[in-house]
Amino acid sequence: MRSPEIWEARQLRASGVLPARDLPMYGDDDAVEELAVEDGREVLKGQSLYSTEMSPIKVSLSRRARVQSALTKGRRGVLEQQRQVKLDSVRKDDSSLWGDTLAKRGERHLAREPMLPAYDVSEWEKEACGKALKFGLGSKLSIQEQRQSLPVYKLKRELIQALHDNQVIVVIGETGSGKTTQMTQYLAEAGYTSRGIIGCTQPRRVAAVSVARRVAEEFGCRLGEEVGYAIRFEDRTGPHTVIKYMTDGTLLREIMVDKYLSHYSAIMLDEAHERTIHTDVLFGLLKQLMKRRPDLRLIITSATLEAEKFSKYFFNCQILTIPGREHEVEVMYAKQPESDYLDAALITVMQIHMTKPEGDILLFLTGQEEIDLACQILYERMKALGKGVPELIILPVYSALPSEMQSKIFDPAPPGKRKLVVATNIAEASLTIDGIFYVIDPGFAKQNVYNPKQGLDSLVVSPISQASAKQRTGRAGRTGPGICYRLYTELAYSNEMSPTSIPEIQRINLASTALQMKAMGINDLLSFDFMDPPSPQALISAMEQLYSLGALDAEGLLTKLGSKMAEFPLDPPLSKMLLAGVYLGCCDEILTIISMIQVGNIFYRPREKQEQADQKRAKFVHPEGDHLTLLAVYEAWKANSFSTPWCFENFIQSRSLRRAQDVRRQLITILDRYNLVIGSAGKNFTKIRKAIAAGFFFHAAKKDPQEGGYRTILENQPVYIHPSSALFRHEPDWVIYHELVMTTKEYMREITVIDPKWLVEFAPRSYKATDTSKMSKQKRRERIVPLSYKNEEPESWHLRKRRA
DNA sequence: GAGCACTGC
Repeated sequence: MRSPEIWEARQLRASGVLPARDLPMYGDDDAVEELAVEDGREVLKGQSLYSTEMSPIKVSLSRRARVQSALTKGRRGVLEQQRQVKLDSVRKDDSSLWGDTLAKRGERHLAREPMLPAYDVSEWEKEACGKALKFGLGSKLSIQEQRQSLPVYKLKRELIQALHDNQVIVVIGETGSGKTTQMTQYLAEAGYTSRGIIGCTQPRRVAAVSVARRVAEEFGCRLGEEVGYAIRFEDRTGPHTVIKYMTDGTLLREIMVDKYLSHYSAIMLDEAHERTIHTDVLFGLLKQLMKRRPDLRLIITSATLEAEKFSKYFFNCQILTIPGREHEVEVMYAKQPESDYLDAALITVMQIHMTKPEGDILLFLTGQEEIDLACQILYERMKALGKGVPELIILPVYSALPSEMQSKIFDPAPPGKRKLVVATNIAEASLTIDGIFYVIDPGFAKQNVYNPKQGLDSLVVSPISQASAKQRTGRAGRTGPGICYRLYTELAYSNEMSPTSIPEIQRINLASTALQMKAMGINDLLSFDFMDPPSPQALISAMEQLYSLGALDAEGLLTKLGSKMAEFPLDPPLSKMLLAGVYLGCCDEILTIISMIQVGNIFYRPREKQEQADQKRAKFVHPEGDHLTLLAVYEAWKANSFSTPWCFENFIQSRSLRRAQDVRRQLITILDRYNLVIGSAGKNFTKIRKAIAAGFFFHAAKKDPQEGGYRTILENQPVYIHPSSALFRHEPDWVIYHELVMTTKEYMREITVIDPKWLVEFAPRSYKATDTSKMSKQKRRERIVPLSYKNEEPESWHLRKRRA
């Protein structure tokens, strides 16, 4: 974005801090003004700053200096004004994005006509949408002034000095201190870009994108020029990029290709206290790398609690603390435990709104449905109160909402009105909202819990940790003193909530991570220097899974198949299934199935129109299971030219299909890179089912005639067909499932009919057929038993031998 | 006949 700071970027380049390159410059001062005016139009046209019709004219440095001085002295006011104009047009631009969404909603309105399903937009939703548009501009400060007003600015010199003297530093700073946006720029200014680029990781995609966008604006460049970002499906960096924001998963992929990270001069692991599995693996890899690359600089940022631990791990490095901007927050606890936290939360909202003076409210809930419900109830209650009550603008935030909509929560409420943001953890973790005075924390959050023994993921609502409660509380004190209402008792806080949450690496299935590490040449996973090592059992069971898939050999070393599998951003069973698809000549279909499974939520089933939705869905049902049903949906969408209205008609989530298309494309580029053939099975569905079995054989289950339902082959665990499955009520004898979900029972989801002899064919390391010479053909098919290699020689012995 | 989704490559 064009602002006076673009000159700063140019100065940096001129002084050699940034790589020298030809810059578009304009002949005289008038042209500069013209450009700025042009600028406003450019934003509307969506054209690039550097590719206007005006041809670039190179000028000497002294000329630049003159132009700059003219700008800073005389034209500043004009430019500032024009920046406002431009911001206005950006807003308009935003609103057109928003308008897009509204247009789609309009389509939904049309869809109310007979024949087409209606997508209802509730009254409060419309209300929230309409209101958000009218919010005014944010801060009136110039970008430079804003940058200098950030708490981190006071520490600029110290930070640069510390990094000059040390290879690694830990920086403590709360969200909003400016660490994420400023520190990369300080490094650039200090000359680190002369010998490499500066990378900064974020745990979430939205954070990486929005931070990069902000920094590009401050830096005075277009996104993708000096400042860019890289996330899955999107690489907006270019040859001139010197500051690169990315997700931690992206950096992990990069380090697989180049273990020295040779084009980086500095890395900042931001929000490291979140302890994602990617960050944790990066910790270990970077710690090793520091010895080999003495020139590389590493900054770990953290919330207060974990800083000491990080420092200790990284050679007892220096800890710097960014002074907080935070104000005092009064914490109120519930006097007695609340049985219905949602109700309690809503009452609290109304109490604050009716009795407290100004100040926005932030309410944390656990999921989309709960948020929608809460918003609706509040809207009704507000309406019932009628006029004369100050207005409450209700803004729901959850990940399924388009990011443009989510960004509305940053806008300040108009004078005399109050804003209520109802969000899940995403607001806590990746977004910063100014102006919040009141935080309501029932607290709870949904967490994905993995049970390694059963290989079962379950999503449970559980109390949050004390650390995240503190973070939530902090949100109330960003612009002034605030109040945090905790809807649990003080006793519950100290007795029932753990101090910190368990790092991901100790909670989830490690097969994918183990494969990646093996592919990087790390053979001895058990003695890898993890900050918090996962249990040996978890690592061994991950390696056993990889062994049974054929990704590791009996020595625990990576096989050729394994190294190919590691190339794909997929869980090992899925990559195996994909490569089996290549081998069996049905890769085209497998690609589709994998992409559809990955994105989930394909079918739309609103409560009021369940029957209609089910009827539409029945058209796609394939008798051999859910995988082939998903394939049928995608093929039908493709046959209808990937049409969105077609999705609406058929109760299909178009967003999910488009994302599946993205995943599919990405997988194809990887297949192409390795010259793997993408063949089609045509109508030979058996091939497809075989490929699925080749990846998911350990998720095999057999009908249990005594008990009803099924039993898994490997663990003999009772499981059931999920009611949403194409095979519900069909009950074939042998099936494999994609995953188990634990709700009222243990349900298998995404199920396909198989022939049990495929298990032996594709998974000889897991299954064997018993002696069948004396049995009938029918009986023979049934006698497939798990080969319990955990207790048998020689396979288990080799794997276990490595346990030091 | 069940729902419930926080994130990443």
